[in-house]
Amino acid sequence: MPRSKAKAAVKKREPLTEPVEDYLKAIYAIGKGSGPAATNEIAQRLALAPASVSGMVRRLADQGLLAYERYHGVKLTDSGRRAALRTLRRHRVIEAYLSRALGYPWDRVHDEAERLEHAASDELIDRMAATIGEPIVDPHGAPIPTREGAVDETEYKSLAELPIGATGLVARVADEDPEMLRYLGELSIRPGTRLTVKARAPFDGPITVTVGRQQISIGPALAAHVMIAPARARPRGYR
Amino acid sequence: MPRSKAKAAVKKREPLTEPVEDYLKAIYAIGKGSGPAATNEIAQRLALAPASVSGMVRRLADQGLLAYERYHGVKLTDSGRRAALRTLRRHRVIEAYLSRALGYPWDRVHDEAERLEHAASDELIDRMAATIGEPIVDPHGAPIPTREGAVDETEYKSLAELPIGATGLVARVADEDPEMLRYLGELSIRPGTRLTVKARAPFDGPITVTVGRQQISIGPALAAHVMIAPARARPRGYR
DNA sequence: CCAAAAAGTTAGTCTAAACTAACTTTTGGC
DNA sequence: GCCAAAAGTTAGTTTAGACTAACTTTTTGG
Repeated sequence: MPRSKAKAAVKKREPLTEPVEDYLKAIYAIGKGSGPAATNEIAQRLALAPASVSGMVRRLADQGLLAYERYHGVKLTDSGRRAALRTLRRHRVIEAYLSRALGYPWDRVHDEAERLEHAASDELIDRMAATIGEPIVDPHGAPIPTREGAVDETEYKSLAELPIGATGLVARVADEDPEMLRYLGELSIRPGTRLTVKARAPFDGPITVTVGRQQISIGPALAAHVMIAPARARPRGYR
Repeated sequence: MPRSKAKAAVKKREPLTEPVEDYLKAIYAIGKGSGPAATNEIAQRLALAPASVSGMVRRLADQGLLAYERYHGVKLTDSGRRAALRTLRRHRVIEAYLSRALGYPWDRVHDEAERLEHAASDELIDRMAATIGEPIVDPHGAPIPTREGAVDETEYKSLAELPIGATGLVARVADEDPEMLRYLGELSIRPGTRLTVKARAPFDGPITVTVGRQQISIGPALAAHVMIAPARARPRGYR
């Protein structure tokens, strides 16, 4: 049986296509690195039909990037996770670079990075990172995986869960919606901002916080995306 | 006949795919902007089979980007030329940026730009250009089209055509081969270098030039890619 | 000026990645 | 513990862009 098509269990280093990188990133995000991801949720994140996901997921499992059990969702294999983290590093280094070196506002870095992450070489990513001083978080406070694939997995509480009287530093904004980011920017809520919870209206009502000497009121949906590090602990460095 | 497939004569602004941008760039390069391009030559530049080019060229003509006459090659239409120049601007701005802002050596900017040019937004290109001071040539001396699509079309003589005794400045190196660029770099031959032709061996033999107080000998094939501006006229600015 | 070479085209396949429609499996509420 | 809803899958199409093989048109050199 010479030159068979070679079952391809762990094919050797063919570069991943753009859609494949997007799937892996989505699965990583859903499972927080290790958990399982449901077909429908992948489909929703990528704005695809569930049937398309079933198809792709099978191919990725054949390539050894996913562990797949029909009707029960997928998990990343080690090799899949490595690939996902590589893309995530690219994405976040690019975001940080756009922001620090090219003056991009934080609400516009995501979309640009989304396209560039597939085209940039490892050399470019490394040069960008070096040029801005090896950043460890992106402009939204998300941790940048190292070249070796290590990520800070610290989990923060959201502003929505903070008790009255608590003071903390904004560690991260867990959403990329430009409208939301622009609004938070106007309120001076961004990584590094110190704030104190003054009041919480009942029935899931608005949360009142002080930022500097300003007092502002934030809806719970928004607050859920603002991740807070306890005041003394101080979150990972940004600039 | 409601909702017909719409002959699509001049379809409205769907963004061009990566292969389409590559075809237009190749056709522009072959025809120097306005001349005709032969199917085989396009195929060779893009490393594709001629049959693939026939197919694509027909689609591009349908979209109004090319004027195509079967068996007689293609020309860019105005809209095709505009698209080609837009891609060319992106490519060269990226090259210049990689070189000046990120310390890329000139032999490695081309390949990186080749991929990034399809992914970068207009905003990114403009920010890059602004950050390095609106460059007008790339690291090889090639002119960067303006945002409006104007290009400097000055034609230079190659070093291979220069008479003995002539002095000039290197305006441009008309090749992207990394090996060649690295070799020229070692000889200090790059845009801006002043040199003087001292001798030319007969029968297409090597050309002897002085660069600074060094004397070097260059084969005619290489010399043909080194484009020279007459000493006094001085070529377009590089850094 | 005409025949062989060169250039170009058509026809038919292939692949990745999407889709819709129809079917199957799992889950969760009573 | 059953059955409807939710979740997931299969089957069959579609699209862009590539390919090879076979054919046609143009060019060129004797």
